[in-house]
Amino acid sequence: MLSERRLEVLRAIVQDYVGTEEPVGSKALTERHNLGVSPATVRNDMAALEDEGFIAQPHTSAGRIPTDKGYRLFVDKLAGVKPMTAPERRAIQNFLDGAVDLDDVVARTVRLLAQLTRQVAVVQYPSLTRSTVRHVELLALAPARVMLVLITDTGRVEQRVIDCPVPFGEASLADLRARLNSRVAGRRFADVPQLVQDLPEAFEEPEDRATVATVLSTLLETLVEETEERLMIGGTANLTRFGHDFPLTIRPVLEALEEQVVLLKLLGEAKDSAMTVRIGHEIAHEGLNSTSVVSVGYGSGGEAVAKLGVVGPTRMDYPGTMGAVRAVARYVGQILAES
Amino acid sequence: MLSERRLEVLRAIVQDYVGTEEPVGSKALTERHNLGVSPATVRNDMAALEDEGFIAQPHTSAGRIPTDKGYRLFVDKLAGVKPMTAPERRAIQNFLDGAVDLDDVVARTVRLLAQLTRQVAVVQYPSLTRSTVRHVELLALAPARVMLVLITDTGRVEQRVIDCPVPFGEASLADLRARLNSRVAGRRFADVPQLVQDLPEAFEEPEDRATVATVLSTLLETLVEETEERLMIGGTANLTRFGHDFPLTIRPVLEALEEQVVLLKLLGEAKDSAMTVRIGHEIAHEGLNSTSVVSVGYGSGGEAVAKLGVVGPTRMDYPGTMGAVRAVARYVGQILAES
DNA sequence: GTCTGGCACTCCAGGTGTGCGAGTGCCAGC
DNA sequence: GCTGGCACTCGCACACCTGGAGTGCCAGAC
Repeated sequence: MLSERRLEVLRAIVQDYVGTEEPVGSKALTERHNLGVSPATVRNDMAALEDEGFIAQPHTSAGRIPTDKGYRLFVDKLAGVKPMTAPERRAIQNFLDGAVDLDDVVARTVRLLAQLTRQVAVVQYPSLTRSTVRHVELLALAPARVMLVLITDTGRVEQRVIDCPVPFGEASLADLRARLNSRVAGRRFADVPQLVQDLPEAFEEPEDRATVATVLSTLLETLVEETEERLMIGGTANLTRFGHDFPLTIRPVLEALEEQVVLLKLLGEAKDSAMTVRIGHEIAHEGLNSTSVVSVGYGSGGEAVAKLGVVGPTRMDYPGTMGAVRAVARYVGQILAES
Repeated sequence: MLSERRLEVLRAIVQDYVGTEEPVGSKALTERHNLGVSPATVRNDMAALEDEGFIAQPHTSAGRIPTDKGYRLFVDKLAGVKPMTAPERRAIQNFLDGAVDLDDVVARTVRLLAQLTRQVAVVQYPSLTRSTVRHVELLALAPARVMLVLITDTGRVEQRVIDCPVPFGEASLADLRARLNSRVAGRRFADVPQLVQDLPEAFEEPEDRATVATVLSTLLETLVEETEERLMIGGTANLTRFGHDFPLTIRPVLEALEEQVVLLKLLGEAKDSAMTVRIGHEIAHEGLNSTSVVSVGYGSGGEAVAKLGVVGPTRMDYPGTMGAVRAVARYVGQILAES
């Protein structure tokens, strides 16, 4: 078990290292924080912390830097979430309030988050499976060509063009549209498949039945395809603040960011709407081994419809970052609820 | 006037420098290209080229590198566009053919272009102003709440929620929908404003007129707002291949890329659908002073609806890049025409 | 007039060497 | 259990040096 003071030393090391980006030594520590003990004592504590794996020294005669395990302890036990100041909160709200549609909300959120945290921001679009259907529209583009438009309660819109096996009358189309909407409007996307299962049987003409089946299968396909979520990324220029060693450091991170699948998986793993911090090697993907990811769910109601967060160096200001992420998520949720 | 051989020397310098990323000297030049003259002669030619400002030496005792002006001459007079090979063309087509909707087409195009050129790819979404209206849909979300959905011939969809001053009957809504579509379907977005100008007068009830006016003003607003085009960027990881000096080099480029406005302006300046190359300082934006931008318009018919291109170091393989950009634009055009 | 070989000069890149300073671990004493 | 002292380690920055690539210029050949 670590004594109270040793934890205090660890906290001081993390704070100093995050601030200066340089290994911190015993003397500098006692000068910047009044721990009430001498450097020699701190050295003993540091040796103990190193034995336990919370800190490490890059080379024999250098100061210490926190390990992933050290950051983990810091985040879990030693640091809180730093709340945003009132002016910051106002700025967030003002900035997000100007958004005109969903794309714009997401784009603004990314910019905002990148600016607040000075790191790379990631925002997932509201997922279809957790949203509810606002409306399904069918448009006749040509006698045997229909456009399917899906509109969600979060403002997301998906559309597909369908080639029908045989021409489909305007009346039948209107009929199908009405039936579809009465069944699925207001329901969750996840429930749609079973709700429309028996729709073709409601039509008498065999040709119509075939067409209806085609339309439905496209609808279901869309649901499945779009379950692969989309996301928007911004603030990559902040990566250049990392360290001065880069191309090596920055390269794999940029690559990982382009592989959106990796990020989506990462976001998906996190517990539903809870704030989650993944540190360094806790992240399975190799390119992100020297980064940390702070994420949280956001949504219009109590439930999360998607996640957002930031990617930064393990050496980041965790309390501040967590505060910004939480605040932004909260306001985005409000905006979505209003629209 | 530069003699034929001197131009040949410039071409050789550009090619070697692009290949090796190192200043090229007179001896190496004569060894790699059989110019039929000795290094001493080449030195004289190089001195002349330097006097004219086509090449420069980084330090006194180093080889020469092309200047922006040198690349310009190379692109305009000395190099053609390198056509894609048949397998490459097939790969492009296969890759793009799998796209399910407009977002997907754009996303795939970005990936493809980044991969082919190993540089940063930029694809502009088809612009609204140059597209034609496929359909306008109005949905009653609530008695006094209407959703407006705009669908273009390029597959792009825009939607807005409108709060009406007074409740609007389903019959009036259907009426408006029909009138709107009969006027604007198949027309260019740019022409919409004047086409709908007198629509409110077609309605008798004063309340309806007010509502119609509200809907129309939202419609026109959408057109204006969306004239600010959107674009998608990819392949930023390729920036790390630039040189080994970076953070300094890469930083401003990443920042410029996030400022989409800059890129949009740049793309907008280029002549309509023609292939355009901007080199180094020809680009007004400071962050992009050491990059070149190759862009071209693409579209479903003969006319360009938007642009796409790549951003890379001035030291890039121009013929190859231009070939890839042109080929991709061509196939994207085809895909859009089919959908 | 144009090209060529020779020559002296310049200057960067990379390797080596050294001194300084920060930091450590350990130990004896309070 | 804390402290001050001390010897030790080691990376970093700086200076220095040398090799090599490249240049400009000039006199001579074609």
